[in-house]
Amino acid sequence: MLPENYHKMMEKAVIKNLIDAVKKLYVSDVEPSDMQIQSTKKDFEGDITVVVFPLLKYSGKSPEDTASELGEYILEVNTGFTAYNVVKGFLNLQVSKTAWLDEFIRLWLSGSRYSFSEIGKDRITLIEYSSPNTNKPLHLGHIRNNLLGYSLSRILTGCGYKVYKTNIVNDRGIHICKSMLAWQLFGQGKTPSDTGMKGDHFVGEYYVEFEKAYKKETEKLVSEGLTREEAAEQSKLMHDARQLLRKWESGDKEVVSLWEKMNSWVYEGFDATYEDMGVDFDKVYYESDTYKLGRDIVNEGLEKGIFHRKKDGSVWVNLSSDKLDEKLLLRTDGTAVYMTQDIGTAVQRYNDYKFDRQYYVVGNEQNYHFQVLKLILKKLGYKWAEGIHHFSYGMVNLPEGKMKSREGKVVDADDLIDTMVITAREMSEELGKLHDYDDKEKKEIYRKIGLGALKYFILKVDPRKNMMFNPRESIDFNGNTGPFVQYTYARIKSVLRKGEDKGYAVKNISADVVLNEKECDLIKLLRRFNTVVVEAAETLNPSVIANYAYELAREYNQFYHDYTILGEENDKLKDFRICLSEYSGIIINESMRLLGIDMPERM
RNA sequence: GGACCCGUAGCUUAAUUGGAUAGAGCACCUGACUACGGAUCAGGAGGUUGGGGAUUCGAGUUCCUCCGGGUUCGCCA
Repeated sequence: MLPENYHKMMEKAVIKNLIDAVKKLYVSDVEPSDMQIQSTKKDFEGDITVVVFPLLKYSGKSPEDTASELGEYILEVNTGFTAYNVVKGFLNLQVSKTAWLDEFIRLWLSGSRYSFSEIGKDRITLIEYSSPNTNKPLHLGHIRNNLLGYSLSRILTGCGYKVYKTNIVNDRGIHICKSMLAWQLFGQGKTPSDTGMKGDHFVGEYYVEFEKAYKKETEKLVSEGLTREEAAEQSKLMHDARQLLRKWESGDKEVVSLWEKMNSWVYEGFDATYEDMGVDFDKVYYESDTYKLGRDIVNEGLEKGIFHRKKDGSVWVNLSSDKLDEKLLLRTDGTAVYMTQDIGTAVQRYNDYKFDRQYYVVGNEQNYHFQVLKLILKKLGYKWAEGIHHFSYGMVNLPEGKMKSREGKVVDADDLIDTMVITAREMSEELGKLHDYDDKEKKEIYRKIGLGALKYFILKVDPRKNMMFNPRESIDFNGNTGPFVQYTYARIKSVLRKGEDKGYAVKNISADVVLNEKECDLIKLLRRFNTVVVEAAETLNPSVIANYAYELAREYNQFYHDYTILGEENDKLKDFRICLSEYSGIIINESMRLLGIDMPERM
């Protein structure tokens, strides 16, 4: 059973007091919307603040006078408050310090369970994220995608949702045929293990080979006097790639076997990257499995008159009644497009899971696509279409501009992870605090720090916004960073270890300890964890948890700096501070866990 | 051109969803270790929240307009 949140309790009491006060002092009934209670900002004295502006119409007096009269009344009837002050139109009420100690004891007794809310109890939720193409390795954009999807799944799980993580692998289409063709032409039968390359990088290399050869070919044609379009049309390479795609669609044994072989190389590479990143999936869908279902559904819709066929044989949906234009669903030759397979995948998923909600973690460049997808599913009569939602996140830009995969202007995921871990190692070796660890243990710690830095750097910004990824800043481990939070945690662990080593055992928290300002501030912050997690879940925003974790770590460091813990002579106070430290560690760890960041015990 | 999004210190960003004096980090300057971890802490400097107007007790946040940037509108995915 969860304990009552003391602060919520006090807020409720204040509301009740206000209703009575207005009735008694100004003889009127307060409308609920005029009641504005919030926690007091840090720069002001007090704990709970009443915004009195909306109440002026009842009092007919100045903000200051109204606030004072209300404060006077509340202090008289509610013994929970020890003082009040008025700043402009704000009435700040002050809770006694012993109340904060009581609050902490409540938190302490409930442990980290306190954090869990049940707002999503048993609601079946699918989260689709990652969604790679199989022609090239993962890059920085995928990293943001993966981290957001994974963190979201942890946050929602933490709030009681039944979450399934899914991935849709775009394993078929012209892009993989390009890699296949280039491998046939230039590969000389080599395999990733021959070259010592990761499979996804190996296949990606041939995709680049194709693009290079294709560019060379078309430029030659252009120099011979053709226009760009004509050159593209006459390209032998492109023609052969299309030929491969057609053969694949018709089930040509040789082509399908090559396709399977090259994709399997890619999957091996992807799996390694996912493992490095620390993300996973409950179920992986493949476009090659779902596009046919999509095609069948579109054909059904065509028979029912929901879609229409043009003279050239292509199939379209008319969305003009929704203020959008027409959208292609099947090509002239009857083959599927991107939208077709997404329809198939969505239906397949609903059949598999009967979800209440499904989130697609996909970049904001596809806002239009998902708007249309939802409309089409609704037109097809699927009631569950209301439950699908595009989790649209912003692009990752580099200091030199936008990432462009075709121009090779990308930050490779594996390279980036390696760089971060290496930086962590260098910094750690320089500080030299891990002498008594063996190499395996050290390696694990470097990994935690390097990835912690990367994950935090990306997750701390609002997902909806485009973000700037400056490599130089991302490897800074000071200030508002993942390693800062990890350091605070390691520091707490160190204190706790030291206490135990000395044979000191905390008995219990005494109720007659006198708290200082810092301790009260820390408790106030710890208490907020629950609402922060709920906010993150409701707004689908991991960054609020990242910012909270940072704020908490900073607050703890201040406390740690200003007061001694193990050196405290008053045993009751010492016990309290040890518990406060341990609990801070629990909440910091819990916050970072919701972001998918592992914490080192030492670093 | 139509639709949607963004603009906050030199840089990267936050702001309890309309509340108080717009918070932090990096970089810059100054100070704090014989202390439980200095990957830390304290202080300084840095802002007309792109411009203008409207709404009201109150606007970074809502509405209009202009300026600047982005995404998208493919028989690509």
